[in-house]
Amino acid sequence: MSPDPHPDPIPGFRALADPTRRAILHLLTSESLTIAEVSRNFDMTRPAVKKHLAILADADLITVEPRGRERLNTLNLNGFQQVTDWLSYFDQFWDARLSDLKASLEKGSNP
Amino acid sequence: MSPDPHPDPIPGFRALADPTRRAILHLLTSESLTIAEVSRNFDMTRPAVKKHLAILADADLITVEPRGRERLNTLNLNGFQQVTDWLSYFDQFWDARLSDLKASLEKGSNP
DNA sequence: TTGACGTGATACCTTTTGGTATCATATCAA
DNA sequence: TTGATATGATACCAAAAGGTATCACGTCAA
Repeated sequence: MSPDPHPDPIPGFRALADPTRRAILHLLTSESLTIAEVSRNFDMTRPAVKKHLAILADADLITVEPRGRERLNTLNLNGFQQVTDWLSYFDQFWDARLSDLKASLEKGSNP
Repeated sequence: MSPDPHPDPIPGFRALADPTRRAILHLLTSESLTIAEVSRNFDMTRPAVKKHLAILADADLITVEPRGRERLNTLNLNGFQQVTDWLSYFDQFWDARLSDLKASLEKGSNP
């Protein structure tokens, strides 16, 4: 019984792949919102929004805190760390590219 | 005939959502590779890898340059820009969180 | 206690995604 | 020229993703 032999080690990327979920994260920067409140901002049903929130929570991009009969969804920056860490590996190649550009300019050739 | 009324303005996120594609990008940091060469690094068929490369190219994460009968795939940092730009918006909230933590520590409460 | 409301949880549907198999085409080398 | 090789292009398939409809449950307020 092993239905998921190779889960993505960085679930944040899949969570960020959907424009709706990115919009939700933007929404939650100004304030924490309940599921119903988030839903009012989008042209889709509440269950659909709840699914998006579940994926964001799984990726540690938000936290969900029970609040009476409501559930308050709050931006969680922890999930961003893995994503930015993976991306930061490529920073060195940016530097390399700038060096190449600089060398090209000095050499007089057209980059 | 408008089959795609709302394309994702940041295709890079969807491209990065797949672990195989992220691995391909890592591969291409050391050197440019042909489709066949990239394929040898993964346990899947060449057409499958080619699809991944097409998605990466659409997202401007790689460039493809014909080279005789081969096609040389090269890392393209331009596609990373949109992604990191979107993510950078959240930097300010990271700072805010650090401020909150600092305030909590000074106040003596447990964060 | 009784409703109304916010949410949890299914079941179901359609489209997209990730993958294979297969064949056609172009190019390089002997 | 001939054959091997690198790729293009399709057709096809199973699973996942994104969405809806629906109903049950817990909680708040009158």
